[in-house]
Amino acid sequence: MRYSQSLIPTLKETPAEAEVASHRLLLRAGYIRKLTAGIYTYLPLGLAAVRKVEGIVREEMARAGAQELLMPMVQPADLWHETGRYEKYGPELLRFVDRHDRESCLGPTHEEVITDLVRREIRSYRDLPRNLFQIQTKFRDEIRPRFGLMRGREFIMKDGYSFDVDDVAAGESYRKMYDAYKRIFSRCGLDYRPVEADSGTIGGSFSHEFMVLADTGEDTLVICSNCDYAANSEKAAVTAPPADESPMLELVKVETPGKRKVQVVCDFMDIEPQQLVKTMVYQAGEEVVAVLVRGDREVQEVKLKNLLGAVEVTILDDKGVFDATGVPTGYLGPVGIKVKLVVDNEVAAMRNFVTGANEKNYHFRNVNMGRDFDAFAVADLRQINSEDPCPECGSDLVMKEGIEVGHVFKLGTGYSKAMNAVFQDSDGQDKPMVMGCYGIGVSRIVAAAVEQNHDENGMIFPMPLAPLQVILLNLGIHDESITTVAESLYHELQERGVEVLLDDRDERPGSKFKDADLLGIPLRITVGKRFTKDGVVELRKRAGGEVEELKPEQIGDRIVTLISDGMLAG
RNA sequence: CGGGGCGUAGCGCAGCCUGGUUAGCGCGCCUGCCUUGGGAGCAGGAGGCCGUAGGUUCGAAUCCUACCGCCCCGACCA
Repeated sequence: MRYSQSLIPTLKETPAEAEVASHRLLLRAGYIRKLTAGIYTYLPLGLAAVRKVEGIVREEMARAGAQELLMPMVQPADLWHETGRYEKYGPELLRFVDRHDRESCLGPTHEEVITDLVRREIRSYRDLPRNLFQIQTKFRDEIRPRFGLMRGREFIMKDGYSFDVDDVAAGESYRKMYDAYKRIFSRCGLDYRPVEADSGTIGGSFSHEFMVLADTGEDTLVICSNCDYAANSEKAAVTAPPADESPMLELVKVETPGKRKVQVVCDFMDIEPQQLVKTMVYQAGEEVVAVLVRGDREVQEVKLKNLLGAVEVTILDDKGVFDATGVPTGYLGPVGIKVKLVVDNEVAAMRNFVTGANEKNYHFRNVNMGRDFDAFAVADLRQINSEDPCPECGSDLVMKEGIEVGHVFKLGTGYSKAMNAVFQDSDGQDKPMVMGCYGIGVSRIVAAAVEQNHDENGMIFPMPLAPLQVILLNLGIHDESITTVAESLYHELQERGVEVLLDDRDERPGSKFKDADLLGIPLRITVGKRFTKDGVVELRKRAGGEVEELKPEQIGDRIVTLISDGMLAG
C-alpha cells in the first residue's frame, strides 16, 4: 500500500468534538469520520483495524465450535411482539413502517431472529447443541452516543447464540464461550477483566462482562485485591452487616424546620450520616416505591430494578414525590408512608436511626424496623464502594473504570418458551431449548485498544490489531539510491507477507515522522541520509521507541521475527 | 428526555456584549522558488447563503423568536 495513493487524511489539529483519546486520535489519524451523531465511516485504516479484530474473533469462534451466519438487519415487529420486547425494549429500538405499513425495526440484537430460525430448523435433541454467530452492523438509537467508536448508534458487533438440550449442556456452552472470549481479548493485546454482571434488557439468569481497564471507561468495576472476585459495581453484592442488638429506644419526634438535606439534618441533630436513613422515592413501572438506605449511601438502581422486576426505575422529582406521598422531599420516612417500601439490608440491621417523620419540618429519632414500620422487602440495594469487603473472601476491594467489550449471558429458556423453540428429546417429549447469548463490541475494541495504547504523539497499536504492521519511510523521494532501497524493501516485505505502508509522498521528513507516530503502526523503517552515509536503514518500534540500525538485506528477517513476536504477545 | 455549552472557509478559532465599508487570523489546500532526519521559509492565490427560517432596523454574523444540528453531564448498553 502506497501512502501517496491512499486515503489517510491526518489532521494536525484535534477536531473540537472529540473528548477522549481514542476518539481524538482515530479522527486525527484519518481512521474514522463522523457522518452524524454516533454514526461513523470507517476509512481504509479504520476498516483494516476492524478487520483485524474480526479475524481474531472468527478464528476463536471456529476453534470453540461456533458457526458463522448472517442475519438481516431489518426485522419484522411480529417477532419482537412474540417475546414482548417490541414494547419492552424502549426507544433504543428504531422502529419504522415500510411502504405496506408493516411494522419493522432495525436489529439492535438478534435473539428473536435466531430463535425463529432455530425453531424452524431444529427438531431433535440429535441436532443439538448448536452455536451460531454473526458479525454485523447493529443499530441502537442510543440516548446519548459519545466518544466516537466507544458508544455509537451504529456499531459492529459479533453476536452469538447457543442452543442446548438442558442447563448442564448450556453451562458447558457458556463456559466454552467464556474461555473463547478470554483468548480473543488476550490475543487483541488488551488488559481486561471478566466480571460478574447484570443481564440488562437481554434478560437471563447469569452473565459476565469483559471489561478493558481504562480511565475513560463508562463502567465501574470492583476487583478483589486477594481472590478472583470481580464484578460490575452495579451488580457487586454488598455484604450485610451483623444486626445491631442494642435496645430500642423510645421514638421521638423532633422539629427540624427547613432541614432537608442529609448533612444539614445531621448537623442540626448532632449525628453522623451513618445514623440517619434516607428515603428515596422511585417510579418503577406503574408503581411508586420508596427505598431506604443509610444517609451516606447511594441506591443502586439496577439492583432495585431487578428486585422489583421493573423494566425501568427512575427517581421522582420533588413534585412527583409530593404527589405520591403527600410529603415534601426532605421529610420522608418509613413510618406511616403511603407507598410500597423496600429496605436495604444494611438499614434492616440498624437500630435507633433518624428518618423523616412524613410531616413537613419534623424528623424522628430512634426509628426501628419491625416496631415502627414494616417493609415489603429487604434486600441488597445500595451501591458498593471501596470500603466494603469482598463478598467472597472479605478482603479489600479496588475500584477501577472499565470499557465493556464483551458480554456473555445464560439466557435459559426465556426466549425459547416465548417463541416456542422446542426440540423433541430422546424420551419423545417436546422441551424448550436452553439458550445462551454472547456479544463482542468489535468496533468498540478498536477504540478500547487505543484508549489503552497511545501516547502524546498518537496511537500505538498492538501488532495483532494494527491495520498495517510496518510503515516504511522513504525520506529521499528525489534521491535515486534511497528510493531504490525503499522500493526494493517494500517489494521484499510484501512478498514475505508483511503488511506494509510505503510513505512515498513528497513530504518533508518531519511530517512523515509525525504521521507515522500518529497512525500507530507498530514498526517503522526509515530509509534516508543514513543509508547514503553509512549504508544502514533504521528500524524503530512505535511502542518504546527502540531503534536498530540494520543493513537493508537484514531488514526482512528482522521484521518477520518482530511481527511474529508481536502477534504472540499478550 | 432533564441540565450545560456551541454552530463564522476543509480543521482550529476571533469578531457578536456596544448593529454600520470589502467578515478576519492560524493550520490545511493550489502555483512558483527554495528546503529535505521530527509537522521549514519566501512570494502569490483559491476558498464563506456567518446552521435554517422568520422578525426588529435605513442597515443584522452581531438584537429577538422558532426550528435544525453538534458537543459535554445524567438514565441506557457491545
